[in-house]
Amino acid sequence: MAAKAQPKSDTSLAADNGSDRVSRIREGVTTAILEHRLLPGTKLGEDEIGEIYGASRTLVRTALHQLAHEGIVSIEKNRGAFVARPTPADAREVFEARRLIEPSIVDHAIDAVSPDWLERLQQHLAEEHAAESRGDARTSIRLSGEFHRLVAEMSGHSIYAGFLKELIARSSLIILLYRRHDTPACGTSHHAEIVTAIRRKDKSQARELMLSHLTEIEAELFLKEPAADEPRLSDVLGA
Amino acid sequence: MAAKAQPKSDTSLAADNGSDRVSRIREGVTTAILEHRLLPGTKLGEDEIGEIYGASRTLVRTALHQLAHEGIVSIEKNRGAFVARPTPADAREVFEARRLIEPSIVDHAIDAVSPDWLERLQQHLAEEHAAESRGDARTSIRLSGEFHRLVAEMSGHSIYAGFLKELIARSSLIILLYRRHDTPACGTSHHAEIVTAIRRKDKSQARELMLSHLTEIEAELFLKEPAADEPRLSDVLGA
DNA sequence: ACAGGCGAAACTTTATACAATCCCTGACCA
DNA sequence: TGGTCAGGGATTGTATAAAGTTTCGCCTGT
Repeated sequence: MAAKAQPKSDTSLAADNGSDRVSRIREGVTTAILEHRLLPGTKLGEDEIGEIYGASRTLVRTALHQLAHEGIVSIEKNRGAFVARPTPADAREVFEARRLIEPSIVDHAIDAVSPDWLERLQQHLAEEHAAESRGDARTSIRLSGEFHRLVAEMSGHSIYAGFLKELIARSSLIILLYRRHDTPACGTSHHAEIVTAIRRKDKSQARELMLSHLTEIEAELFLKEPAADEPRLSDVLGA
Repeated sequence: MAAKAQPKSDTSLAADNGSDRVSRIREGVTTAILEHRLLPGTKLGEDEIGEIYGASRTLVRTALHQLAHEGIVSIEKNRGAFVARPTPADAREVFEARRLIEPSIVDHAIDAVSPDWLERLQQHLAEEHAAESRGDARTSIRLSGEFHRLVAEMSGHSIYAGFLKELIARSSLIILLYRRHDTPACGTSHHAEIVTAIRRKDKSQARELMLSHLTEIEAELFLKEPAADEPRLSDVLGA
């Protein structure tokens, strides 16, 4: 017996279980990209990553394919995997999609609001503020995207959440490539205002704030041509 | 120099090249699902499929993982892959997402309209009509979904197109599981009306028609509990 | 007769070995 | 001096083999 009631994702999506090794690889690489430690164009060799995480190429390959499907890794046949380099056209599409989806997500989040979730949001704002205060740009940029992911999760709409996860990861690359100044990643104050609107259950204002927030981020971009870089891999991945 | 201008999907997504074998497997299974030849819950054994397509399990596995990411195949650890069985909750999410995204897609499609595209749309309508006339339900249901995919492709918005591809595949499963009567898959006349609005470049009407079309499809569903089935595999896949 | 546990078979998962492809280097030729 | 072509090295793509897990059937004991 010992019936092990496992959570189980009956739906479909291969869930993000941190349990297995391929998920660890995927999340390690994803985090590195989200924190701007892995730059667009960086070669992601199978052997190299496999050695870092102590996994065979089979598992690394699986992880890289999943990341390719999410749009943050580009796989070229017989050449290997690279951190994706979104074009300006991609950038516009990503932000248009976010402007379309995120207001709806906020709507759902407000419907699903609970003391527990408000607590988590509040805590997240604190973390963001802390990271920014101590000048930790890496963590700051990551948490900034994670805020949006958190709201999506809160909405309980798993499809929107899945789509947005892709869009956020790509946004991170886009911001890295095309941001004009070193303006703070995402205005933290905006996030706080959005949380306030959620707490008040003011849907129309929350939508409006989210929309203007995204518009402002996009406005800070200069969508022309990118620049190249090439960092070392084992330095940047803290396996 | 000798610059070889290759088409190249610089973006990211592993393109749908029908060239390699894993794509053939993926599309074969996808088509079978779209034509309702593979029913929800059907076991997709690696050996079985591999033998059908003359490929090793490695390639089958890759294809199945991709399909899992698209949400039409469910992979259970140490148990294998099955055709996904969307829940009523999933169904509502899918159609909500479609109601959100497709009107925007139609907008873009109208911006990108050209004689060439109008020709393709018209030809598609003819095919749909032909299939329905000769009572070919399988082809009919597939073409019905393909219409939406065609409009998405026409829009030139690759992100929307990618999202919608997933949503359409899932919709097919949902319709199979939850449709009330044997009403025609998607009213063909609706599609024709939408094309007319596109031809006239009437955005607001095109959006409205698309929205009501989707609403009507969803209204024909009975979102309660599913039924089981179990077909044979090699009969249904015409590799 | 029924419940429980042991065991074998089938499947997925992971690892390793082989084959194909591409890129880079270096030499040769115009 | 610049360009082209061939060879070597490296890396990915594919297949096969070993390992681990689950499931199902059967047998035994009560």
